[in-house]
Amino acid sequence: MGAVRRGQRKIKELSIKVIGRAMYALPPIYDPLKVEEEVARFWREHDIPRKFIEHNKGGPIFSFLEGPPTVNGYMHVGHARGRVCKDVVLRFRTMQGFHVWRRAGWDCQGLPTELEVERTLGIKSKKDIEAVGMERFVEEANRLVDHYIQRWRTDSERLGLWLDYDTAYETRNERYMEHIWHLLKKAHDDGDLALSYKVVPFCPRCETPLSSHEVSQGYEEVEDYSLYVLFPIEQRPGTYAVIWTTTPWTLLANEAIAVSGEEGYVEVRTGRGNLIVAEKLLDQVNTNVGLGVVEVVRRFQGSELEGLKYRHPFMEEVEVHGTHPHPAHTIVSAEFVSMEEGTGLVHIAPGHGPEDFELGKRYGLPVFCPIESNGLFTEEVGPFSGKNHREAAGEIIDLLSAKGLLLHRGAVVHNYPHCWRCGTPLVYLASRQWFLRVDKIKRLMLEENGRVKWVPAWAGSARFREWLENAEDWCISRTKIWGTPLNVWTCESCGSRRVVGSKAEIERDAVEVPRPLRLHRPWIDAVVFRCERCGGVMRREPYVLDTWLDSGVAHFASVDYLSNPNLFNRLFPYDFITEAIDQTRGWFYTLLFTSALIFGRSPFKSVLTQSHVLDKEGKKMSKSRGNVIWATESFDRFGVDNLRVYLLIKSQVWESMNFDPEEIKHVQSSLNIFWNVVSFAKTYFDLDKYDPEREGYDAYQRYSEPEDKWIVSRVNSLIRSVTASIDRYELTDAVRALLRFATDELSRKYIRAVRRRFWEESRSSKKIASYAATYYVIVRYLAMLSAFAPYVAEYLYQRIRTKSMPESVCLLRWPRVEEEKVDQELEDAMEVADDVIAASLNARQKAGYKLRWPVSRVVVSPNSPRARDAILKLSDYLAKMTNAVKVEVLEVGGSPKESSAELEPVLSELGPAAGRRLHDVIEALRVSRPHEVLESLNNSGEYVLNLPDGTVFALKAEHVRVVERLPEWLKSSEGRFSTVYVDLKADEALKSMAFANEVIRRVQVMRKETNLELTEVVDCSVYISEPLKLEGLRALVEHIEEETRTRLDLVSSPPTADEFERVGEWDVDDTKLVVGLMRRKKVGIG
RNA sequence: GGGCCCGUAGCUCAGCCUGGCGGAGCGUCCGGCUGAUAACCGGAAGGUCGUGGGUUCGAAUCCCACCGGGCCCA
Repeated sequence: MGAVRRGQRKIKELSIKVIGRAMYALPPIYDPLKVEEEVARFWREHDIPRKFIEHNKGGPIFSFLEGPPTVNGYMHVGHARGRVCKDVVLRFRTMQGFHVWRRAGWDCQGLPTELEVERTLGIKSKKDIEAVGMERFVEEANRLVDHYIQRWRTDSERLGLWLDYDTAYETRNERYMEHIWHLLKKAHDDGDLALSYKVVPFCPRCETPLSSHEVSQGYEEVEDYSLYVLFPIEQRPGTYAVIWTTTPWTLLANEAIAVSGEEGYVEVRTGRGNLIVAEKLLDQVNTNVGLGVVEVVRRFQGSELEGLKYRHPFMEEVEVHGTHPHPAHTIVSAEFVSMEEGTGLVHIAPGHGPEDFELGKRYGLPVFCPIESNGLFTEEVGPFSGKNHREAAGEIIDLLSAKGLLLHRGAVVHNYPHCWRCGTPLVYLASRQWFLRVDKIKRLMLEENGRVKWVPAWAGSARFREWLENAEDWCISRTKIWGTPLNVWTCESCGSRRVVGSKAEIERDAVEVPRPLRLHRPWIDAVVFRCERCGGVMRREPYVLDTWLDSGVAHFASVDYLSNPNLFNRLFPYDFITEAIDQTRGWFYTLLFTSALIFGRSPFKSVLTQSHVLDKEGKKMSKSRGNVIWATESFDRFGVDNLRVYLLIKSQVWESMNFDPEEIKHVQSSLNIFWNVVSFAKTYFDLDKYDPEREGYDAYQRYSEPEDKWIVSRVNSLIRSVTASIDRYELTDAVRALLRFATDELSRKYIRAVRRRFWEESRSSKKIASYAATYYVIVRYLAMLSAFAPYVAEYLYQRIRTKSMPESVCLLRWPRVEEEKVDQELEDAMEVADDVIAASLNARQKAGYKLRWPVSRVVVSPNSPRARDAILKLSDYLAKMTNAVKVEVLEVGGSPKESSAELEPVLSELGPAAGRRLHDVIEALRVSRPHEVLESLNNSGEYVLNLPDGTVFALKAEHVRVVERLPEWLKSSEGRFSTVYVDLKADEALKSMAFANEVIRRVQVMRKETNLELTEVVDCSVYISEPLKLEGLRALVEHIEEETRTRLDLVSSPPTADEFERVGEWDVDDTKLVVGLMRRKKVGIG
């Protein structure tokens, strides 16, 4: 492999595209999926997640309480957003040195799982369950939960959420459930557990009551009946009370009509008889119903109506009404009667409405509830018995109509509660249920809430507080199977109760215990106690508990408080929780509720509330709409890091975000820019064998240029702001600042400024100083980035870390602000300099004068002393960046000596003042001496112009505008901090330099096309058709050689393809330029 | 009916707390730079700051009312 000499045969057009060796240190484009794969393997092989979780043991504790995902269904991007919020905060605290408590948890029980079990086993009713067997049912539930936990764990781990999964708490575990028993036993002892007859919302499909926080999740806008019904007044034949209802099935259970005692009512004559309605609502009713000719017969105060008896519309069909004693079927008064809608007379069914029930209690009305929990009518309602209450609506209406009692039938769109899981409209039924009383702890909860730090503040001070103020007793009983069983046993003989606190208590005291003993149904149902009072048989109340109680005790159950009170005391109250805003009614509330009951204080100190991820159009994601974006699908499509960053950067996490897959590529391109920075830096680090340990920033600081000091200052400022943002849980601000730094400051400004230094052939101290600054910045940046985009941060970290640094980026400490390196004055000065550079580029562009062509001088006129100081301080940097031999700085507001002031008439002002003399005035102004005029305007406020017609005109300041005139070769542009003038007069030396740069550029393009190693020195022949230009280059041969890494020959005839490996030919300003390249020796290619 | 959040360029969002020339990114168009090149720079076009009042020398910003969207409650 001898040296290849000029003139030898060309080796062939060759190999350009098949070069094997990568020219750069990293793949040319950031490919998130490849990065992820490699990093995931690295983490696995080196057991990084475990080391990460454990490496601060013994440090101060930061306790996080995981809100357990319901393990039913898979993770979608909305869940993912919440989990990224958790991860960022936990990585941040870990890197800050906290020993972070981060136990994972899974919410395993409840309706959703039961519904899926029913689907899987083909169960349609309670009878089917008996046929299948409850054992089988629970076994299937457990199997499903196992499956979902597995998927949730895998997906969460891939997402990068490193919780402690091996010790995860599961709400289905017996030890966990015992904590709920413990709580209820205490509540019972304190009188907070109550059995009560109440009207509660039922889901007839699920056959279970729902708690108010469940109900609140299921309001939907639907169309319902709008019925106006006539109730015949017994004392006045032909007169009817008119009520309005949307739920005809509740009419069967009607027991009274309520009016407002204070409001006015009227009796009006119509074609349908005399009707009684509220006076305020008469017009509305008239419009909706069309009463026809109306004449007011009488007026009453509402209280006058009280006591009137009416005939129940279904007296014949529902015989039991005949037995209901007074005051049933009379008019009563209630304060909740609305004058906004309806008729002002409200149909009261104490068995079907909470308000009706309370009113009924006050008046002693019967509580008649002829609908069962499955939604079917009982035998008490004759013709309707056994029918579904909603399906029977038509028959009920027809019957009313047949009796002449249906005044009007219409439709109304309103909000009606539905089952939050299966979507069935709820029905309110009176039944016996177990409650946790809220009255004693309400004030405490409000006080404690005042101590919690909410982000954003309004979530706590407005929303949550309002919810607490309206809190009602919590109905905790459910007539289901797959849940924590209610731990209350009742004596069949005397009704005594026993609330059992633990499994051990069963083993100790129960007289019948199934083997094996399991706390779930059906096993627990077989446990029997002997009544201590009467010796009777005590059986369990057959309820299970609201699943919200399961997750709601996580504060103490998840750490097994009953076994580990010391651990609990170290963690409680928890430093941090975060979930979506809907948990105001859910988990945030149930946690506070149970903690207030048992510990008398809030279980969390700070809460970050998130909002929901909607689809591109801002619509809620739902399976039925088919617009759900699953997490794993997004991982594969966009890459985890891109997804993580996107979920945080798009909008503040407490505001809802519209998820648009198209936008994720913006994240990708930002990260790609940072990737390029590291690739670029790493390439030159390697070429020069840069040693960050011996050649650190501090050691080389004395060689550093202003831009080096600036970027180091900037990254420290960035550390300060990102740290503060995460401290405040303002994650969006943090990640925005982070990406912005990489693209705008590090890449576009700093790398641009130092590129030429990196390319220098010699290993100068100045070059090493720029390496040192770059390295300093990248390491700190990667540490912060790892909290948001851990995979790519790890990938890049592995390529620049030294042996003595931690083995994973995740194990780095969160960077500390080095205050002594923050130079605010320099940061401000750089901003001024940027503005000067932009203005100079603008001025060049006006003249079509390329940046590549050097100019003799750039003249800057600062507009403030501060700007002037900044420009003076950075004038060398400015000269470099504007490609000027020198930068001249004028006094503040000064003009270059080549400029002259001219006065231009302002016609809009001058016209009205001068009238028909305008043309003469303009001419006189044109020939005046601007300086004289300006001086006079300054001194006396006017200047007298003599006009040809012998008159004079007093010119005022507002009549003219000062315009700067510049010679052709001086171009200007105005920036924010200064006006910049670029001197385009070029002498021969400058012209030669400009041409040399054109040559350099072409040679570089050819080097690249030839795929040369970056540092490989090659022979280069340059032919230029214009002898003068060729001569001009003679003095610059060394410069060109240095910039292009060539050994250069200026030749008098064009190089040919026969002689050179590569030949390029160009036209540069009408001059022909031909370049030939030839390697000096062969390298191993192809 | 009540509470809360949002409304700023074609799109996505800052700015609002603490009043002082209406911003950025993306997209479009024109031009340039470039051994980081799927990157980058300069310029242009693009606005009733949801509407209407009020306070103020001055309002996107503070106050009131309304309109539209969303969430929650009744």
